[in-house]
Formats: sequence, structure tokens, C-alpha cells
Amino acid sequence: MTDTPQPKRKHIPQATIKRLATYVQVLESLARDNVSVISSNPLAEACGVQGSQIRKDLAYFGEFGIRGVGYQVNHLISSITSSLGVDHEWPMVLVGVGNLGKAMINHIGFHAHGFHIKAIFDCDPFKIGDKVHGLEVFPTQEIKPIVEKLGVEIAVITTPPERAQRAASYLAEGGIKGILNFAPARIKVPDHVHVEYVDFFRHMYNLIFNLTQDPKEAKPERDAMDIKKHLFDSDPGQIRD
Amino acid sequence: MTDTPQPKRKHIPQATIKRLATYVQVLESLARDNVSVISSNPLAEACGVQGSQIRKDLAYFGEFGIRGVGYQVNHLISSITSSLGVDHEWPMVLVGVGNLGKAMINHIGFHAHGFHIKAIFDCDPFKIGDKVHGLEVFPTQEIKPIVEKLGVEIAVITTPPERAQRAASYLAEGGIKGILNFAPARIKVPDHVHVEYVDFFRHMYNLIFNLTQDPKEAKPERDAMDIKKHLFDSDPGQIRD
DNA sequence: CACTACTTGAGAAAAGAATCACAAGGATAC
DNA sequence: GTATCCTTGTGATTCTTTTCTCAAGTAGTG
Repeated sequence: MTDTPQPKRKHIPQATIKRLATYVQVLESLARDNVSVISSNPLAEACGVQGSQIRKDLAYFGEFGIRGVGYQVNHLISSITSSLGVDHEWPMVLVGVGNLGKAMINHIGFHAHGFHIKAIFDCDPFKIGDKVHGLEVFPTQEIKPIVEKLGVEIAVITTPPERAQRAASYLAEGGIKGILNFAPARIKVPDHVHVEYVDFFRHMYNLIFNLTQDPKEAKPERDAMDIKKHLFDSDPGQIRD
Repeated sequence: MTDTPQPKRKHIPQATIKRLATYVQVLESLARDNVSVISSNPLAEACGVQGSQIRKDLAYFGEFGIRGVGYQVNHLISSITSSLGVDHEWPMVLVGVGNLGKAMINHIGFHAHGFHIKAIFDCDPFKIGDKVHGLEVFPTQEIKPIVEKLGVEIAVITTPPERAQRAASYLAEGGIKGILNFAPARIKVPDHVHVEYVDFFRHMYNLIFNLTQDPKEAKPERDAMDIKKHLFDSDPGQIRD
């Protein structure tokens, strides 16, 4: 009926979405290197997954490849980004103008991918009125009216853990639908608000656990030449997370 | 035989390790509130998982609870952190002294949890010699000798994507065993080096996908009072990543 | 135009992870 | 000391996700 590749809308695993973000990252790198077509296996190797995994992930959204050929890099990028809804601008607000908050406000890649921070908030009276990257810092009490006025749906929390819940509550009251939470604290929000936790410690714990508990990888020794030899043919590691 | 709770060393899922980090986060918050004992179900609710999930996760490492009572908060924290190997200091180095790098260097929670950045590197000649939080910026060429001299095993990469691979190669040559990579790029390292990717975009993509594709949650309208009512009894969301 | 070489897409099978259900163990009250 | 109550730890079950396998489809070659 339709000329678009009919999407098989059943339940799509969260893991698939996560991997799609990585595929885009690698595909964009390929595009910069002027690679125009790639098949699933080499792409999979660059992403640290199986080829069949990529094909299955993409199949949730439609048919983007050409049998016998592979995938057109640019077409695949736009197919994935539009499938996910990240092919256009998303205005955002940020709460917590500390070191990390400022880093996010100035993050060029973030802005380049359409994530535009439109307003920033902090509860520290000494910061109110400061300008960061051209944006004025507003008090957290004004989150609700400003979010409502701007009609923003996504927010970033970069406060200390003890202030994350208050920020989240203000944001929810203002009608925010999604929160990217960098604060090392769990927050409670209404059911319709989706929270993504960016937890450095989780990654660090994982790193250290794998370091200390993987005696299977404890190779005796390895000199610089040996490392260089392995540098470009080793497994870049599973995506998961 | 031993008086320590015998660990059942079989394969431990990565997902379990990730959750343990969250358990510690919530337990530390409980400890601050002077909660001394907690049973699996209330802890599970605060973490956004099932009680049986917590019990199973802990069972991989031993028996830390008291039947009929629950878990001692402080004891459980130290049991988990020592099981994971995060109960002592970990010296680290950092490559890429930009906005994000500086934020990590100044991150108090990071330092408080034993992750101590001992040396920092950048390839920008104008940054070499600068002091950040008391640390002098060294050129990336010196990564190998300095890492070897310090005997550091863990590194953080906060460079732009195009410089992440070079940083990773230098680090691997210096004998680094684990890398926390904030750069939005996949890196290739020898098999024995473990890489953890901290990918904001992955979280953003997930957030937006859930926003746009979850029409099941599209409640008609909801005023502020309604939101407040739900604020403290709603599901804080699954841990997953 | 038939034939070969490749690659996708998808059903089937395998592996893995979360949940359930309950026996075992410990604390407390009487 | 005995009975009752409560919560853990774990085997069994269910559910989810990944991997395997191969038919279907496309481009290029002689």
C-alpha cells in the first residue's frame, strides 16, 4: 500500500535503540571518510556486534538495505534518525549550572545533533543572572513558567544529587516529558515522564569489576609492538551497557 | 570452610554489575538518612527493580542478609563495594582537558568515591603547562612514560571524537587496562583493555524514541495537583541503562 | 540471457535474564 | 522452650534477546 518500507511495529527492545545510536555514530564516521555503501558485517565489526544483530535491529523499522549490495551510508543514517525521531531539532532546558552543566551547555556535538539548550536554571543566588554561552541563568523557581512558555519537552539535570529530586519535580510540573539525569541519585516523577540516567559510577564499577575479576584475560606480558599489532584487529567490545 | 560468605563464582551478568552500582547509590542515600536496616522489597522499589532481582544479584557474591530481618545498610554497602573492588582508591589519568575533562577533574563525587585523577593530558600546545585543579597539563606524547611511571591502570578519555583513537592507543601502550570513554567514537584497543562507553547520545536517542513512540502513556491531560499526587508513588523506572 | 557471487531479511533455535514460588533460617513474643 | 512471623536465598519457570540458518533478491559477468 505505502511506498515507504512498512515498519513491523511490535515491541522494540531498549537494547536495540541503544545500539542504533552507536550505528549512527559509526555511520557518520564512515560518511566523513566518504564511504558510500557498507554491508552489515563490516559495520557490525566496527560497532562491536554481530551482523545479524544489526540486520534484526533495522528490521524493526523497515527494509533499508539492498540485497547483494548492503546499505547506503547516508540513506541509512537518515532512515535511523528519522525512525527514532532525532532528525529534527529538540529544544531543551538544563538545571544545575555547575562544572558538568557548563560542559553540557558548551558541548558542540550536542548542539550539532539538534539538541538545543534554550534555558538554564540554578538555585544558587550568586549564579542567577550570569551568562553562560549566551544564556542567562534563571532561578529554579521559574522552571515551571519558563518551561511552559517555551513548550520544551526535554530537560537535563546536572545538579548535585541532593537537589535532583526538586529539579525533577519542578520540571514535571512544567510539563517536561523526558529527563536526562546526570545527578547520581534516583528521582521520582509521574509515570508519563521518562528518565534516562547517565551514571558515571555505574561505568566505573563495571570497568573495575572487569579489571579485577577477569583473570581469563591476564596475559603474561605484552610489549609495545605487540600492542600495536593488535591495535586494529581486536574486538572493540560489545555495545550493551 | 571459610567464615566469609562463600561466593558462587559462575558467570555474573553485566546487568547485575550495573544494578549493584545503583543499589550502592540508593543505599548511601539511605545511610545518610540514618536507615540502618532495609529489606529487599523497599530497597527494590527505591531502585526501580523487583525484590527478587536484588536478592538474586546479591547471591552471585555471597549471603549478605539476615533472614527474617533484611540487610544492614552499611554492611551491605561495604559488601558490594568490596565485591566489586571499588572499596579502595583507584588512581587514574585523563586525556582531553576541555569542558568535559575539566568537569571530570573537578567532580567531587568522583574523587570522594576513590577515583583519583593523578595526571592530565592534552594535545593542544596552548594548554600544556596549565594548571587545572592543581594538576599540570602534559602533552599527549608523554602519556606512555607517565602512565608507566605512575603505574595507573584506568584512564578517562574526554577528547573530541577524532582524537579519541590516538589517546586510546597511547594509553594502551602505557599499559592502561581500563578506559572510560566519553568521546562519541568507538575505539580499538588490545583485547586485554576494557572500554566503557559513556554515550550521551545513546541516552538522548532513547529518551526521544520513548517520547515519540510511547502513545500508550499519552494520558489526556494532567494538572499540577495531579502530578504532585503521582510524584511519590510512581515507578522510578527500570534500571537497564 | 543464464550463471555466479553476495547480501539482506526473517523464521527457528539457542542462550540469557528476569520473575515466581517456596523451603530454609533466624528473630521475637509469650 | 515453643510457636509464630518475617525475609532471605535458590531452584524452576517464563520471558526476552541474541545467534543461527537459509530462502529470496540484486548486481555483475561471460
